[in-house]
Parts: sequence; structure tokens; C-alpha cells
Amino acid sequence: MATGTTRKASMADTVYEALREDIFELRLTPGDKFSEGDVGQRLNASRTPVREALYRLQREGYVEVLFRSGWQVKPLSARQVDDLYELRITLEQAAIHKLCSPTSPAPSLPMLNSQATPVTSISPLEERNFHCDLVAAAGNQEMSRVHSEIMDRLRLISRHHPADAAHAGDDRTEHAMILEAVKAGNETEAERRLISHIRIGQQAARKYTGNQEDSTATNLNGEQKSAPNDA
Amino acid sequence: MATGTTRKASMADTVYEALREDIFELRLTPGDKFSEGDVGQRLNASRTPVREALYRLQREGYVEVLFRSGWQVKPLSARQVDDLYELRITLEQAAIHKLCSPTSPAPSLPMLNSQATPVTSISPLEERNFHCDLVAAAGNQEMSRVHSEIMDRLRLISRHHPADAAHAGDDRTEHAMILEAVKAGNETEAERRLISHIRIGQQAARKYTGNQEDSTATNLNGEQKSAPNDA
DNA sequence: GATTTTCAGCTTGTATACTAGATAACGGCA
DNA sequence: TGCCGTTATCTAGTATACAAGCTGAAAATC
Repeated sequence: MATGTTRKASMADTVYEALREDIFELRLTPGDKFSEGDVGQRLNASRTPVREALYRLQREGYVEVLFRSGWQVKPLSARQVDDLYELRITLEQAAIHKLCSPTSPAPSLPMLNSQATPVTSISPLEERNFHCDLVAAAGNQEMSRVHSEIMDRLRLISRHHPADAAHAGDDRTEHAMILEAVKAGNETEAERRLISHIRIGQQAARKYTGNQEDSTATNLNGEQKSAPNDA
Repeated sequence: MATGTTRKASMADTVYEALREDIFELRLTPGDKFSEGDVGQRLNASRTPVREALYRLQREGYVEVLFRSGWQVKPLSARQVDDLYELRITLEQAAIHKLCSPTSPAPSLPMLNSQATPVTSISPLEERNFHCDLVAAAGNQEMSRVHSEIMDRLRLISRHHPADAAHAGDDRTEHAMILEAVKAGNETEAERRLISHIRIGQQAARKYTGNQEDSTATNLNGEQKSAPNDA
């Protein structure tokens, strides 16, 4: 029966996916403003599903609504990025801790062996999946859910600048080394390798977000919007 | 002005608060079903703000929508509760780690000294605030946000059964001891005390959730619910 | 020319009408 | 009596209409 789920992609889902992709593909960049009517007209949908999609994105932190003044893509402050990276490290560290714990019932490490791929450039998606799989393997669904959201948020950041090609080639190797330590049950070493691996990405992200440290986030359009960064 | 124009609680906000309180005050219990029309009629609101409120609650995990068959308060499985507790411990542990870290710029530990209160029964809200403040003091807003959501989820659990009065009186003492260790920079001891403190609540929660182990709705996203009885 | 006022055109927030689909009750048939 | 098909009703999903409010530019006044 294909497990039911007769979800024939509602209009709201379609709009959500489209907007999300617009944001991730940088067709909508932080600071861009738009109205519900615009989106509806562009995607041939009425305002109702558009609003639902926008509220979903709002809850996920991607857009914000300006009271009766339209919507805009929410910029990430450098502080937020650092906070997200720290939270991500915390979660992945906890995952490794679980995986290395002897009480753990030897959970499924399915993708661990499939890392013998050639050393070519790694895709952002593969990078994301590795870390998500790592956390998922630890078996805590709530942790996995939160972690996935964070990874998406951070992936968007790295989309805003070309990945540091100089280092990209080493990602698979680092992944493999992390897994090796995990499988060996060497928690300390695994954590060290993991943090080192993540910090590289964080440093790269910092280079591009460090200048919008002040509350008035400068967007690409050069527009100035009063950033009411409520502390 | 002051932080984004105090917009006077939109209808959607009102409905959201009302429904949330209904859930927290157990006027709506897991499994209860209702329709958008019901809520709108009861709260004198049209379906539009009701829907927005329901989608917010859905995203936070409190309710779920059955395709064209109404809404229902989402039950928490024992597995979820355990996962949430584990995630909570992870976050609070990380907070303590930050607070005890020497590189930390001696963050604000504002409420730490106000713990010289008499040893009476602690309220669930005070219990919640202590842990939220602890995480907030660590200075990571994203961590704080996630932690707060988890605390709300878990607080709902403890609302479903009377708190173990036998132990309630010790909470403040335990809090004080945790803070003492944190202030002394004794991370190991602080963590030990913290985990011990939290585990007590977890054990209490387990007694009441252990029987709904059945793995319905273990979907990651929680959006799609595959009907187990598709006949 | 500078400043203030007004107003038209946007925006989101809300209400309501309509549609498609799922559920359950009911009645006919074997 | 038990089963199956039909239908009636209720549901969320969607479209659209209306209301309230913000913005900015044009216009009028000083």
C-alpha cells in the first residue's frame, strides 16, 4: 500500500519547498523583501497556502514578517552562526559519546563502511548527510531532529560563499578518521577529530559573517533596514 | 517602539496561548480530538487565526493534524520522553562546561545568589526557570532556545502526574549545590550533581510513560502519520 | 525652497465561502 | 444476520473578500 501517506503535496507544501529552495539557492538573499501577494502570484497560489508556508519558514528562522510591511529573508548574525556551530558540536559530541559508550546496544552504523569512496571533492549534501547520519546512529530522534535543523541553517551559510576548495578534498578523509576512532571506541580521539573537522567549517563561515557583527546587518542589496535585534 | 512595536496580541496569538494553556492545564489531554471549527467557535475566532495557532503548536510537537479528519493532541511516547531528557542533559551539561571554562568571560550568573530561599516545596515553574537560567547564563542563545522548548515539553509530562512530593523539597538544595560547584569551577562535580538531579525527574516521568511504549508515530518529522491500520 | 499634511497604494490580519476527500452511518441485498 | 455499497456529514485545504494600518510621495501651506 506504499504505507498510505496519500500526501499529494499540498499547495502549502509546494510553496514551502519553492521558497525554501529560493533561499537555499540564493535567489532570495538575507534582507530581500517580498509580499505574500508576490509569492502567490509567482507560484500560482492563493495567499492562504503562501501564508502557511511563510509561517513555517518563520518558525524555522529563515524569514520574518514586518508588521503590515511585508516579509524579508532573515539574516544570520555572526553571533548566531557561532552559537549554532557550538550547539552542533555539542550534539555531535554527545552522539559520539553515545556511540562509544559500552552500554550502547551497538547501534546501526550503516554508512560507516561506505566511506571508501575516491578522494574527490565532497558535496555539501554529502557533508551534511555524514554528520546527520552520525547523530542519527546514536539513536536519539529528538537530538537528530534538532541537529538536522541546525545543519540546514548552517548549510545555508556555507552556500553564501564558495567553499574553501583548498580543504574540501580532506573532508572524506576526516570523516573516515572520525569513524575509525568511533568504531575503535576511542571517544576522546573521535571527539578531537570531530571538533577539529567542524571548526574548519566554522572558521570559514566566520570569515564571511564576521563583518556583520553589529546589529545592522548589511545585506547584499545595500539596503539598510532597522534591525531591531531584541536581545 | 521598544523592540518592535508592541503589537497588541493578534487573534492568532490569543488562540495559540489559549490552546497551549488548555494543553498545559490538561483540559486537552493527549489523544483528544477536535476540529478547527470547534476551537474557533469556542474562542470566538475565525478559522484563519485558529489554523495559524494550530500549525505553531504542531511545529512545537503538541498537536498533529489528521488529513481531513481533525486535529488531536499528540501523545508523547516513553521513547520521546527519554530522548528529550537525554537531550536536555546534554544541553545543560554543555552549559555547565561553558560556565566552568576559564576562557568564559565570567558571564552573568545573576540568579545564583538568590537561592537562599527557605526550603519549601518548589514550584514546577521555579524548577523550570532555574534550569533555563542556568543554560541562559552560558550565553548561547540557540542552545537556550532549544532547551526552553524541551523544558516546556517535559514540563507538560510532569503535569500529567502529581510530582513526587517525597522529593520535591530537595530541589532547591540540589540547585544550590549545583551552583556551588559551578561557582567553584568544579565542572566534574557540577555535572554529576546536575545529572543526578535531572535523573530523578526522569525516573518519575518514566513511571507514567512506560506503558505507552508502542511505537506509533515515531516518524522523524512527525508530520506524516502512517496509519498502522491501513485497512 | 522647506516643512507639514494628506491621501493613495501598498501591506498583513481576519473572516467567510467553496472544494475535495475521509469517515461513519444507514439501507439494501444475499 | 451479516456484509457491502451508497450517501450524508464533517473535515481540512484553498480561494477570495474585507478590514486595519503602515509607507511614502504628492500637494499644499508657510
